[in-house]
Amino acid sequence: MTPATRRRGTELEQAIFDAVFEQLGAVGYARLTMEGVAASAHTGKAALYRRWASREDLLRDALEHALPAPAEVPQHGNIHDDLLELLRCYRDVTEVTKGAVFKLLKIDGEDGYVLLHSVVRERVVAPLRQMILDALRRGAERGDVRPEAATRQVAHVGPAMVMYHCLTESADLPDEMLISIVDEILMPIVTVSGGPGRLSPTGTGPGR
Amino acid sequence: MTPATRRRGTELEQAIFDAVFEQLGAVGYARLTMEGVAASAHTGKAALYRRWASREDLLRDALEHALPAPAEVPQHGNIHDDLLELLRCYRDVTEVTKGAVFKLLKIDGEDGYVLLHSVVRERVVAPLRQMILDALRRGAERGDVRPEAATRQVAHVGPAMVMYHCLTESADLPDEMLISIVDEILMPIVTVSGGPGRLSPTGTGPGR
DNA sequence: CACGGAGGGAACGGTAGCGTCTACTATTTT
DNA sequence: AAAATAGTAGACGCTACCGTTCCCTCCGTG
Repeated sequence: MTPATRRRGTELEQAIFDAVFEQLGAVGYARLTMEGVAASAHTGKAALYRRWASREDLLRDALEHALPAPAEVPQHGNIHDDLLELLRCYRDVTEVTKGAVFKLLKIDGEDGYVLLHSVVRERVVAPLRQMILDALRRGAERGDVRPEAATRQVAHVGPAMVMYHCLTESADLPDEMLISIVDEILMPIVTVSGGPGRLSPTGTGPGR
Repeated sequence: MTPATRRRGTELEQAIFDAVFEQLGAVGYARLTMEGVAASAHTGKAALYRRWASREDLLRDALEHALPAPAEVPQHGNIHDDLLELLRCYRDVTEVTKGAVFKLLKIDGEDGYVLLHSVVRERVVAPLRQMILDALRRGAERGDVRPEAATRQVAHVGPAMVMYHCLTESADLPDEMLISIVDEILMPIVTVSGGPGRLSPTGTGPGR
């Protein structure tokens, strides 16, 4: 029995989606072409155009396909570990999409991004913010998070730091970086009292 | 005496640089072309190619020209106002370059991107970080900043929040947003004294 | 004044990529 | 088995843009 020589249906689509991210990594969004994706996927343009009317349609589907299902809010019972796990989820998303999460966020004038921008906002930015906010609120009820820190603005800090690091320093996000963000930045903001063994300030304890 | 009908030398270059940012705002980096810039500047392509070998060369010069000289570290005598002024400087830079600072940080791939990326890092990201770090260190000496907060990581928080806001919410950066970032995020991290009114800017700056 | 350099405008040949089409054929469906 | 679907490969006409060249003429300088 000879094995099939052609990929069909979802198998071919998976190869095409893989090629999208390979090309995003290799040439960036600005120079991503249908021809390049087709070549990387070892298929013809007609197979792409049979499914997608445009580059942006293809990108949107590739992105939707690559993004994981929404995660559950962690239940570690302490805010430090909850926040760390959420930032790890975020890191994983940026890695699986070859940094597309950041690069497809719209800047004025980049009209082609509109559709993609909203995908990233709805599937990445908003769910992550909501999960962080939920973790903060639960921490506030537990008593290890200051109630005033359970805000939308504070929920942005971790993701903002991750993005800034990736765009200005290195796409590499080792665990030590995530831990540093949680310890040095997030914990001083959110904790009622600094705990022992943490870098959070001890001088912010009771007495306020 | 009839006025000159042609722009020459630096006058023409200024018009070309203006056109670069106009086009960056209108069509984005991906679709920025020499023809588009020339048309926007109401000049011929030959005038561009006489000065710049490529689109990236032109962009680099336009950026270098638009970026302000490095500012001085503020001397307000309190960290709150120092940080606020530095974030305002950052906001001004993003505005004067029509968001180019962020757009160019997103570029990926080979060729000229490395050069543009490094211009933004060397002329915007690194100086701003240094100034924030200097302000934090001076605050630590003064006593209104806790010494453990005078770190590179903490110096990134403000700019990171500004960028995240621009990329995920709105390119508009009203003063209230900058104040909120300083009050709700930066002050809890950097201040030695907490207090029940920590999130309100009580007593942190004269004339507030 | 004359001269040279440069600005403005247009034309040019070339190319990458687009979107479409065709022919062949592998594979699934009937 | 035959028929239908879709994958593969290549060709095609078109467009935008590139980078260069040319011509005319403005403008600064000697």
